[in-house]
Formats: sequence, structure tokens, C-alpha cells
Amino acid sequence: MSVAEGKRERTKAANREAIMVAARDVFSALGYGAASVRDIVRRTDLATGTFYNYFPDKESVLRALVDEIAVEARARVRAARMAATTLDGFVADGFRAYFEFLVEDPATVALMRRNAGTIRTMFDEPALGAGIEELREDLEAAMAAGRIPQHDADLMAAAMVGAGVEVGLRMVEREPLDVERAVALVTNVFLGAFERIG
Amino acid sequence: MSVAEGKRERTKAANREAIMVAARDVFSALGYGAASVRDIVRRTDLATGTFYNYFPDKESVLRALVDEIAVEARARVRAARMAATTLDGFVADGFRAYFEFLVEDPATVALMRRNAGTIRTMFDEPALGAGIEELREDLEAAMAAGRIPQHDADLMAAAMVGAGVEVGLRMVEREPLDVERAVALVTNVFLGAFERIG
DNA sequence: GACGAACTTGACGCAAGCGTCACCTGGTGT
DNA sequence: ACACCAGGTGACGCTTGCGTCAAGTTCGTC
Repeated sequence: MSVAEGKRERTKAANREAIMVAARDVFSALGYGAASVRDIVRRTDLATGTFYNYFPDKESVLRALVDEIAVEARARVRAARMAATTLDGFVADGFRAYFEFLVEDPATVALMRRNAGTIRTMFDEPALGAGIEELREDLEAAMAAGRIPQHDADLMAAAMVGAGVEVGLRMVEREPLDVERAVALVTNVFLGAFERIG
Repeated sequence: MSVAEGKRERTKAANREAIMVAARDVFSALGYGAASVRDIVRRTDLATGTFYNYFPDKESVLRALVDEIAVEARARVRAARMAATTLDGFVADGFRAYFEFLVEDPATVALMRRNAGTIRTMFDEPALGAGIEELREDLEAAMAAGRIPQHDADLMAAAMVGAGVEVGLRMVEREPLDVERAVALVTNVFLGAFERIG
């Protein structure tokens, strides 16, 4: 070979990616439980055996998909919250980052929507939407800094993520698609909550 | 036979019930997609063929389960909202009815939690938690009556249901179990929202 | 108490998925 | 140009689930 990567390397990367894309679509369409390794393989132009050169079983593929998504979604949302200077921004920018992610990647939305329950029980709560855990930490930090009133951050984080997920799903299926309208609503809801608690 | 029902009738009712209970547990444990009719049958003391005397396939069992749950949950929540005389009561009593339902019936919670995505796509949105649709109608009625300010009832209903579902799930897995704390939080959130919008 | 209808039973034929492995194919390095 | 071997291929043996149906059992009725 000459530069960058040899054909060997490129094929490997492409195969792995093809399997993950196919798996994502199959899991979205059939649900993880009903999907078979063969359903996935059939959506690629690879042979059965090849699948097992890349992943030991279908669970590993889901794991890889979820990891990828979780890293991306969490990074975006947290970056947006960290950058915010006002309370309004903390709430609005976090939700906006999340909603924009949903809009950019509908295939991932479909995957999460269909398989959230499986993912939850299989991995014991990673990355529902963008991480209740991290939001709770951010809320606690904000409470400690006196930026928001004292409250049950655990339940509040659940409320914010739950509302965000559901509003996000509703948003993407409405016509016309209006991210700012969704951001405005959830922001009003939770800023109103902080005002009322305080 | 003499009174009430003959043995025939009683056995039929018991068999049907046994299948539904077994199915609920299997769907909760394995997920709907991965569950087989045989997994269900094995949890009863019935034979394979008997299953098919009661339901044509596993989808019908899920349908029957969801119908039962939906009717019950919706009835409770709506009754609570109808009975409320104050705005505070409208919000708090609706959530309380829902949370109490979750506490009373943990097996159903498990079923919904694991299979919400499947149920959503299979039946095209019936009974997520307690019905976004009905909540939206109630919100619109309240707006028309001037009890709450004008807003996007569709998204608000999504936010309320999403928050309710997530907070409810969190609530049931915390120790000690505290329904009123959960009710107080979501009530504050949404009353604060109405104040802020108005 | 005996007959018939209603229901239960589980073995059966068939279909599909699983993970493997002996065999090729073609990229790589000399 | 050639030999080597990483890695793709798909048929194979095995397991499991499907829905059916002929045979057996039990309840209700006269």
C-alpha cells in the first residue's frame, strides 16, 4: 500500500459500519428482541460468518450503538449547559442541544424510541435521552451555587428528562418542525418551576 | 349446575387469566419481541394447544393486557381530574391518581416500562402512561374556560405525561416510597409553568 | 349413568435461527 | 511475479418455536 490505510483496513471499517447501520435499522423496525442476527446480515451484502468476525452476538452490536449515541448526546447537552451563563440559558441551551440532536439523526431517534425499555434493563440505565444522572449532578451543582432554589434534584432530573424525551418525540413528528417552539415550552415549564419553588 | 357459573365457565375464565398473567410476566422479563408463546405456556400448567383456544397469537395477548391497563389507568386519572375544583387539584389529583396506580400494580409497571416502545409502535400510541390525547383535551377545555393561560396544549400534554412517567418510575424504585413527594414536585413544576406562561 | 359436546393435550411436520468451520479469494510484502 | 495468510463465505448440524389435529378427558344434560 501507499498512503493512509490499506484496502484491508478500509474494508474492515466499512464492514463494521455496515453492520451497525443495518442493525440500527433492524432494531428500529422489529425491536431488539424480535430481531435476529440474520435479519441484520440480510440488510448488508455480507455473509453470515462475517458478522461473527466483528461482533460475538447481537447484544454486542446494540451495546456498540448505544455507546456511540450516548457519548455523542451527553457531550452535546453537557457542553451546552456548561457554556450557559444565565439560568435561562442553562435550561434552554441544554434542551436545544438535545432537540437538535434528535432532528439531525432521525434513525437514532427511531432506535431509542423503540428500544428504550430494552436498553434500560439491559445496560441498567445508561443514556436515556441524555442521562438523568448527569443532569442531577448539574442541578445539584447549581443548587450549591445558589443559582436555583433547593429541591429534590433526583426527581427534578427525572421530570426534565421525561418531559424532554416526550416533547422531543412529539416535536419531530409535527409539521412544521419547530425546535424553538419546543425549547420555549420546556424552558418556560422548568423556569416556572424554579420560580415557584424558590 | 346449580348457581352462578358452571365449572366449565370458571375454568375458562381461570385459564384466560392464567395466560394473561404469565404473558405479562414473560413480556416484562424477556421483552415482547424475545418472548415466545411457549415461554408463556411454560409458566402455566396448560398445554401448548390450549393457548390457541384463547388467543390466536402472542400479539393478541399483549393487546388484551394493554387494553385492560389502559382502561383502568385512564378511568382513574380522568375521574380524578373531573372531580377537581381548583387548578391545583386538577394537576395534583391527576398525577396522584396515576402514581397510586403505579404503586398498587408493580407488575404492570414492569410491563409498561420494558415494552413501552413496542406498545407505542404496535398500537400507534394508546395509553402511554395515561393518554396524552385525553390530557390534551382536558388542557384545551381548561384553556377555553379561562382556568389556565393559552399555550401549546399538545406539547404541554407531552411534557406532563413524559414527566409523570419518568418521575413515577423513579418514585417506585426509591426507598422510602413517597407518593406525595412526587405529586408535590410535578405539581409545582406545572403550576409554575402555568403562572409563568400567563 | 350414559351419551355428546366442549375442551385439553402433546406429538408432529415444518420453518427459521444459531454459531461453526473447511474452503476460497484477494490484498500484502518481498 | 509469487507465495502467504487475513479474512470473507455459506452449507452444515443442531436447537427452538410455530400452529395443527387426532385422540383423550371432563362437564353438563336427560
